[in-house]
Amino acid sequence: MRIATWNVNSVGARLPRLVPWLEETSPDVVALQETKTATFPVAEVAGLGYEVAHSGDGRWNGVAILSRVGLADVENELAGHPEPRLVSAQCGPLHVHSLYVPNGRALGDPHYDYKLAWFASLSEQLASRHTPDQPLVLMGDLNVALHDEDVWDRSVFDGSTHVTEPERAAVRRLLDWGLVDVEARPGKGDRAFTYWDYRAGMMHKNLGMRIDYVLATASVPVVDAYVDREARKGKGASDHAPVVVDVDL
DNA sequence: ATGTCGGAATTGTTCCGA
Repeated sequence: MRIATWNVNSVGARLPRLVPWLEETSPDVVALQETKTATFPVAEVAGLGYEVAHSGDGRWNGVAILSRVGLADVENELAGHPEPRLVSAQCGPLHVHSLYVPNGRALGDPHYDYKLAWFASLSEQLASRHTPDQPLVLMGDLNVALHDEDVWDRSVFDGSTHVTEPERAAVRRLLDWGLVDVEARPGKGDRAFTYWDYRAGMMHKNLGMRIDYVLATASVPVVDAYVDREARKGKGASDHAPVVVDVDL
């Protein structure tokens, strides 16, 4: 079974890249983030055999799960947080969450506190509804670089979000509950970045960040994991690359 | 590093968010 996560930065704008990518990569389950629409283009992926669970209300945020191995028990609520940033479903043998964690914007910005509160609510809801002995994955854009090596130059991030101890502790709380950080094979150099800013030739210089994750319980046997850098290249690319994971379920 | 995107309203340019 092949699963993947991809922040597409608008599913409408990304359809000319998403559809061929689905055909070539052939994932069974895909978690998408930043769909940026209220109406997911269901018909365009239904032809490839995918059912869709989508939570989106307009120009910002929006998350989806595409599955061709079944889609049941869809939920999209996170207590106290109305923005569409979480959708979960049972996809065949695997329970799947697609997450788009708030960016945080800047230290001292109310959005940073909102980010930490959102993480806390996620941990609480996860623990209240699931147990770590079930096959379950959290996939998505966590907007946190868990280790200093997950950004191209840690010194650039002094005083910035994504690398602070509270943000990293929020991710470790998820891991401590019973999830493994499925680190992808490096695609270039020795680091598996998943995001490169559109500006300043960051992709070309490989100045990226690892902020998109697949977190899996121990009962999800991982066979392989890679970052699809090709999807980040060329005309009409998202600023994030997909993470693709093969599991033996 | 701040060189680009994407969406929408204040439209054929400006703004916000990332």
